[in-house]
Amino acid sequence: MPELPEVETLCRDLSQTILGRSFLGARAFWEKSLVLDDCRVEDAVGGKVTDVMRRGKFLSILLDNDFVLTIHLRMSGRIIAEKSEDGLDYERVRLIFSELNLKFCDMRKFGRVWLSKMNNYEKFTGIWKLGIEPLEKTDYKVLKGQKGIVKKVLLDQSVYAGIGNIYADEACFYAGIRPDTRIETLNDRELKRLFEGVKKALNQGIRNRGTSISDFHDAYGKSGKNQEVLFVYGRGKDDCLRCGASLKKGKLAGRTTVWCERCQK
DNA sequence: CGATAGACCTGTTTGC
DNA sequence: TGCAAACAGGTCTATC
Repeated sequence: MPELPEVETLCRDLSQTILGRSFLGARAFWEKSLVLDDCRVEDAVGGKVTDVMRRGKFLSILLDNDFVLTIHLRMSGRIIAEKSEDGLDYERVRLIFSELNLKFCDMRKFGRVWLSKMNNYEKFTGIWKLGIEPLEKTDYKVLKGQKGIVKKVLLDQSVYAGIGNIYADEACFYAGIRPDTRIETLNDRELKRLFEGVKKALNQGIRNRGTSISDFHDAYGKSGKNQEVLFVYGRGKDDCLRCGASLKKGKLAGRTTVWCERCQK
């Protein structure tokens, strides 16, 4: 579910709803889902939320007592923010704030919630390894000097942070570039096109409040709309919406990949 | 170095 | 119909 646009949607929702609230505690219903950086949950209790920020696919909640809660949803993670005390299906961790519960639900248990001190959270969570934010002041030149097929480079979080399988395929389609092209064979104009494709795919995802394939929800439990405007992802057996040719499906960089051989050269 | 398989998990879809 | 294999938005580690 969660790539940059989905996490950004969540980040904006949470900023609206938890800024200023006090952190009152946490409960882990699945041990591994909550990871403590040499501290106890009680150490962080009492801190007020000063900021909610996204980096790549990570979401961090900053407290004014020097602690940070960081969340990565991996494949099936969700966050639901609500006052209710009721448990939810697959709820793995509950973060309790004044007048609000953040329920981290994660069927497949790959996701994580980390608690650490401000000065170590990037190292503790792995955020330090991330590359550039593709939507911030930057340009296509980051792609110069990269090696390997385009799909692999786009999925590499240490190049651009936040692109996943859906938006990588959509970006290649918008750019008119085959995802199995070796990136070192692309000229500057093509690299620029690829980068513009990445931005277009991600910005559209954000505008649509995320892609809800089997069930992405924002913090209030509502679905996004981006699945309605995908050109290639998940359409391996269908025809190209632009030219009508049958789409091609294959495995690249270990992930199912779909593209149009006529529209993408 | 790179590409691939296996782990981590559970649920749903596909194919024989 | 039924059951097993394949697959799912991610990422880390081991192996060849």
